[in-house]
Amino acid sequence: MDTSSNDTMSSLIDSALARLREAGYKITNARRTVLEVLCQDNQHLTSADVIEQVEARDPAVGRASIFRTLELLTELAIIRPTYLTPRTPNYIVMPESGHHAHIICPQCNKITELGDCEIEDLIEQIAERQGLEITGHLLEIYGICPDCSD
Amino acid sequence: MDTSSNDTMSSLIDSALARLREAGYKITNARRTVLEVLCQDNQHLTSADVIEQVEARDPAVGRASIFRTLELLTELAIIRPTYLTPRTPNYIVMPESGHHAHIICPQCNKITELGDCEIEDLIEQIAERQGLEITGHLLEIYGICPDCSD
DNA sequence: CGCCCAATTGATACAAAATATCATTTATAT
DNA sequence: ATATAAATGATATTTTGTATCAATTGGGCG
Repeated sequence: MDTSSNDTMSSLIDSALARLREAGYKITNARRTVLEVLCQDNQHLTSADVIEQVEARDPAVGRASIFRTLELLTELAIIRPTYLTPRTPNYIVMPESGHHAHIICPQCNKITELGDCEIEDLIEQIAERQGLEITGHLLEIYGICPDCSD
Repeated sequence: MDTSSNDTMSSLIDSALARLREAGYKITNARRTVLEVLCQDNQHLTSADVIEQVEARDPAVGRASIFRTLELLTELAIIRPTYLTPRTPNYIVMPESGHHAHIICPQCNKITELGDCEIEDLIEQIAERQGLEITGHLLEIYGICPDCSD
């Protein structure tokens, strides 16, 4: 049995909860449940997805709290909305480093995550040149995947 | 008087209109008006912004057509929704190359556009390694700007 | 140029998504 | 354990986006 992805998931949650607490916010049932849903390996959830899955885990959690939590987590850069589909944000959980990169196939919408990549050095250079203190980045590459290019 | 930004703007519009036509769509008043608004130098407009500004230019253009146009332009990758603010897409016009990069200061939300940058070579490499045909990319760097870091 | 006709539009009605309000509950520091 | 400010869930409401459909229009063709 493969526990590595669960380990990754739980450490992601732990890190996220720690960041929440450090920022002075309480760890509530609603917030923990939303984070549990977001940290599952099926990432890139829309708000509707999150509502549905939170509902399944704990029907007592209200809609409003889910939206409030998404907003708070975004503000703290713990999650980041992305735009795979027009007009419906998909949320991803950002690692503590604040760096994330993925490839999207515009035909089939398949997402390939790019773990740590060489982009980071380049970004450091840009940041230095512009005189800013970087806190993270999001890189989206649009590319027709092998399956779709046949 | 500085006309360069107007030149850039009108060529952006021209290129966008050409891409529309090439894809087999008609150049209509609604579509042209939406593109005019989007191509102004104050980029990163929300749909509400677009509706407001289109309304100001030509009250005859209907809400539904504005949404339809935003959807069509997104589908054709002529514009791209981004998520600078939680849950409200901001639209940017993509150049024909399909490459775009900007820096956002999470404190003041100031956006610094990065013209052509060195990222592109690196992206080509990644694309080749993954065996995909890239059509563009969007890079967002989050960084505290000099004004905010004082 | 002026006709044709599918594509597109605008108006209206409708559905879905997000937000404000507020009395009640809960997490946490002490 | 208790006090208390933060956070919640339920409800009502607003905002945002979509479906429908008769009327209009852009652009190719003669």
